[in-house]
Amino acid sequence: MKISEMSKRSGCSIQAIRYYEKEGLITAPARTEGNFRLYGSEEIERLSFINNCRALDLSLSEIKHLLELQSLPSTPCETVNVMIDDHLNVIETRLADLQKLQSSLRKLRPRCNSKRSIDQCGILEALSPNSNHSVSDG
Amino acid sequence: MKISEMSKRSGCSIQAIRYYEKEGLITAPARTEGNFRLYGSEEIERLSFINNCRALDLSLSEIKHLLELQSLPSTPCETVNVMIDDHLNVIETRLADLQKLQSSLRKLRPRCNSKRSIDQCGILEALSPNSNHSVSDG
DNA sequence: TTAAACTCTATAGTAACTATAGAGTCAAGT
DNA sequence: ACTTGACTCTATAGTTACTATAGAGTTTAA
Ligand SMILES: [Zn+2]
Ligand SMILES: [Zn+2]
Ligand SMILES: [Zn+2]
Ligand SMILES: [Zn+2]
Repeated sequence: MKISEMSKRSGCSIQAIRYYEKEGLITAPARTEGNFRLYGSEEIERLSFINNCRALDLSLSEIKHLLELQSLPSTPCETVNVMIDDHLNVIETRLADLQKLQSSLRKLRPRCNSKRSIDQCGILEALSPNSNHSVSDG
Repeated sequence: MKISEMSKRSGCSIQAIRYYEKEGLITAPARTEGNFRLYGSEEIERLSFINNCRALDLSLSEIKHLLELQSLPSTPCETVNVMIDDHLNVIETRLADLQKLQSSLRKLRPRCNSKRSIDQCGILEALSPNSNHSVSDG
């Protein structure tokens, strides 16, 4: 199978597949005489695995680590579990930050209605320093 | 005042200030004989404004637009209000995506406890294709 | 006068790709 | 045999908003 079929079957874009190869997440496949990449059906699994991990926003370096672990089947898997815990923490921190942002924006928005001029815009006023309606205020 | 004091007063890093100048968000200031940037106290306002906008995660291009509008004081401000609405929508979309991620990760995590080997890791199994415990399931 | 602290420009790096250019390959139809 | 279209190749630039660094010059204080 050539790269475009592999792309469809694994869910990874063609460029992503080539990129993963360059980054060492998958090994370079055989080539046709014309230098086209040629994959066997085994490789679908690995690329699909990568794709699943990306869907959880695991970084390529984390995924690489997981792939390395998979080649050591009898190792204890605690590293994996810890990685997911850590990753979840990162996501939750990001989530908390975004929620603060959302809250700030929701407070900011009603400072202005649609019928003012720029120099009377309550939003711009709140964004300006020396304002007692600061963005970061409770 | 030289750049490091401006940095402290505005909350922008020195590199960020130079970057904003290069990107045209602030105009190039006067220079000393020795070629050091020299700012007056007026410029604090503009940089603080930029900093406040960045705290809301507005992009530099959005901020640039806001700064341009500020030089047209009698224009209607609806553009500003719409920008905040749009930006809030972007943030809320991102938030919803992150919440899905969080939920997936929270479901994934308890598939494995600490005492298994890699080839029996419930997390790795769920991340693998052909698994009936897929990451994207319910 | 020399050392510390500051500033300058220019450049590389960040993450994970996407998009593009320019060239070659392959299969089908005429 | 020839051409067309679809596919693939490599290499490179672009994305965002900076941070970090190198190597050089400036300023200030001891
Ligand atoms: Zn992570
Ligand atoms: Zn307004
Ligand atoms: Zn925005
Ligand atoms: Zn496990």
